[in-house]
Amino acid sequence: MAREKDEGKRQAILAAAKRLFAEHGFHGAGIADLAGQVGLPVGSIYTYFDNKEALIRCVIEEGWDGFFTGLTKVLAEAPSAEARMALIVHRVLPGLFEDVDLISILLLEASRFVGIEAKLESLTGLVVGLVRDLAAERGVAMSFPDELARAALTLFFLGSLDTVRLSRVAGLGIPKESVIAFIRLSIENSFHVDLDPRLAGLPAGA
Amino acid sequence: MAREKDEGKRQAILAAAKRLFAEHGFHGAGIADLAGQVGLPVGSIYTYFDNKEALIRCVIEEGWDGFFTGLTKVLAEAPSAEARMALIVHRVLPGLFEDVDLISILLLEASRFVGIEAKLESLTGLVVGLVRDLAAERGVAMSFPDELARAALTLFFLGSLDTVRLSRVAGLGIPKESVIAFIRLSIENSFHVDLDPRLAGLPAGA
Amino acid sequence: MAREKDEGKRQAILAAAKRLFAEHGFHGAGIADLAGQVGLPVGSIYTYFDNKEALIRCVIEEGWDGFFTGLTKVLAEAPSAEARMALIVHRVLPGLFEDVDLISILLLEASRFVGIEAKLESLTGLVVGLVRDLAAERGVAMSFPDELARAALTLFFLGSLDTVRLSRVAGLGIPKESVIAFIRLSIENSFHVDLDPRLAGLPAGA
Amino acid sequence: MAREKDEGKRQAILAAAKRLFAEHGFHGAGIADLAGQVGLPVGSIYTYFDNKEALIRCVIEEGWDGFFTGLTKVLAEAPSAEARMALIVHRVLPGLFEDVDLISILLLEASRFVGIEAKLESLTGLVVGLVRDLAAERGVAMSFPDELARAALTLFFLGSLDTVRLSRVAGLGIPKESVIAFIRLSIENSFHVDLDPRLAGLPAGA
DNA sequence: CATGAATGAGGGTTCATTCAT
DNA sequence: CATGAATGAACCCTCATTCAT
Repeated sequence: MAREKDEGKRQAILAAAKRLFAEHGFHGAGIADLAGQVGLPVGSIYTYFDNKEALIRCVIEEGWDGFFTGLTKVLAEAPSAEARMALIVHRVLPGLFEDVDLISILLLEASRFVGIEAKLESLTGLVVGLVRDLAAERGVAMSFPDELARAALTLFFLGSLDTVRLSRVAGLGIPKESVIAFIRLSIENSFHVDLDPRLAGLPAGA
Repeated sequence: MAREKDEGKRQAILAAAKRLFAEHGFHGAGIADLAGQVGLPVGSIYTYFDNKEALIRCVIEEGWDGFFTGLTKVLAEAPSAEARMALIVHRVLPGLFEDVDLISILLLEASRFVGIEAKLESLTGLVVGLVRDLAAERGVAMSFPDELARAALTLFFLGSLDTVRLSRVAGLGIPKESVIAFIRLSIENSFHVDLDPRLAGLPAGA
Repeated sequence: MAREKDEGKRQAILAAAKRLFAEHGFHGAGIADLAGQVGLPVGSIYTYFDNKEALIRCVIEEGWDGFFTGLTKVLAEAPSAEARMALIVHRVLPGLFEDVDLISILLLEASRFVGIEAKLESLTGLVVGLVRDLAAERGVAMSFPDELARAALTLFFLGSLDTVRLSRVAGLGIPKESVIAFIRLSIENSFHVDLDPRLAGLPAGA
Repeated sequence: MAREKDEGKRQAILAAAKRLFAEHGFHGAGIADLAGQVGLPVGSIYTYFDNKEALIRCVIEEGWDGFFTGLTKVLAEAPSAEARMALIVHRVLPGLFEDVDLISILLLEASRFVGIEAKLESLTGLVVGLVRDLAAERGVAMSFPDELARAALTLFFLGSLDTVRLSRVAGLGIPKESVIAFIRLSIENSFHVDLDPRLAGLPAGA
């Protein structure tokens, strides 16, 4: 047998590509640079990916899938809407906010290469459901029509991502924690709920 | 008169550049394309701008200035914080949301070419002041520390821009009006105020 | 037996190579494509052939040998010059004209990779001899000097091949049968002979 | 005004391209080589031609047009079919046979890049007409159907080109003069005519 | 000052061949 | 011996910028 396609190399390429695409954008990132960073000859990139576009598409898809499956897994394991929301606020979002490279690519490049709207729709669909569950659970009337709820969720999602992104890349002095805190507060006020970190299995002060 | 004609060309270049940068991004937009669209020889572009980067910087600066001076002008002419907020919701934001090219450039390119954080800070500074005025005017306690308020405003600003942008370029089915409506509602709920369009000098149903 | 199987692979490679070289030319045909078509790993190609050039050289040599030995065999079995000529016109040429892939390679690639002139010379030598035999047999004076005869034969050979080739690849509307008919007519007129198909062991109307 | 597109450069590029395409084939000839030979930077090639394919197409079209308009011009100026045929044999074909690069490209590359069959058809159409005129003029019956005449002419045309080409590139020892002589002889025998060089305005011994 | 051809480094991609497995 | 990933020079082409005209 010849050498087999090395999943490790594939992952290394994807990781380097994510960093470079995030930093320089799709056009600004070069295949030669990428290969150099992974310590591979240029041609090898094309052993693992058909072309530059396929590469960024893969970065986007795998990045999104990682986030989304993490989210659905988290949601499945929580007993109540309240706990699910707490997990989002204390686990899912902080995790996502850690990955500024992914955020940059999702915000700056994704819409040019994949159908980002389908992804956003499935996300807002999921969260709208959660919000309705939470409202029912807390006995709060959901006065919003769905359309407004989706606008609100999209605005919060994209806005928090962009805030986190610019905080790092542009030196905006807004810590991730403030963004999380504001989101938490908004939910707590809207649904008269206390999203205590302990609901997410974290120590009280998180 | 000669001066006049030159300024016209400069503006034509800027207008075309804005469109192209918005559509294709900085790297994707070519100087030759640009010159072609304006009906000018390539060399002439360099009579008005030192290079491509100076050109996009100018697009960004003038775009932002247009928005920001419009905003300050609007704020100056209103008698109360309530009216100022109404103007933002019913005039300033809708106007900005109309200009998706500008939005795209601000979100996708600005941070690479200009100090976007200073701009955002002066904007949030302005609006935080307005919010405090409004809270005082309405007798509402502003429990938020400034840091959280700035995070909140940045999130709302960037989130609404990104939502509007993706609604157009990615076919996300969220109308500008829903975004505006959600922002309005959020403010009204937070400050127990009614941002009637008539406060912004518009007919009631706007 | 093992040897048998190997020879089968070698032939399969040669067959696929002939098709590909004919269709795309030497540079346009890729080793990976070739391997794919034969269902062999790329490395195996190099087990049977040193490199791409050796491969096309082999295609050319075997193709030519197939034609040439077929020709000599046919000529050996005929009793008279007239019959030999009839066999060429009614069996050898039609057979060759069927193999447009071989024709394409001979015309388009052969001169770059093998000494095509030696092949053509041995062919024209053979046929010049046949022509002289035929002239003697028919009592016709061969006024041509050998040099002219060789030019004539080369022109007819290459011209008929190219006509047949272009008829297929460029949609030139000239059927093989017309080419054969013209060649037959030219010989019949020159040597006052009737190249009846039956002389070649074929039914009268062929 | 800036420098204007220099027709001299364009011609120099075409000339070098013709040489290179003839020698190495389309794929074997490189743009960098070409540019080097003309003494131009690579990019300048693309000032004059859209891409490599456009370049070879232009070589083919201009080469063919040069030959074909030369042919029609020559035909127009001759008083009789006999003289026209003499001009073809003594002027047009020798001129064409001089340009082995053009011949190589027409034979080896043309069918991949332009509709060579249309060109051949217009050529054979022209010559079939001439042949009929000559037959009428000489009182010779044209027993051939048109289809056979076209096959014959195509065979002669392509065959003579290929013979001349291989004489040079493969060292086949057949001088152009022999090819011409055979063509002349074929015509003279078929139409009982004497294609004396003086009919083409040349000295008797040509 | 206006013009657009000139420039050439750098872009993404291919592919014959090798050789670790 | 079989395999197919590895290799990297070479391919065609683009494009921001300059500068001769």
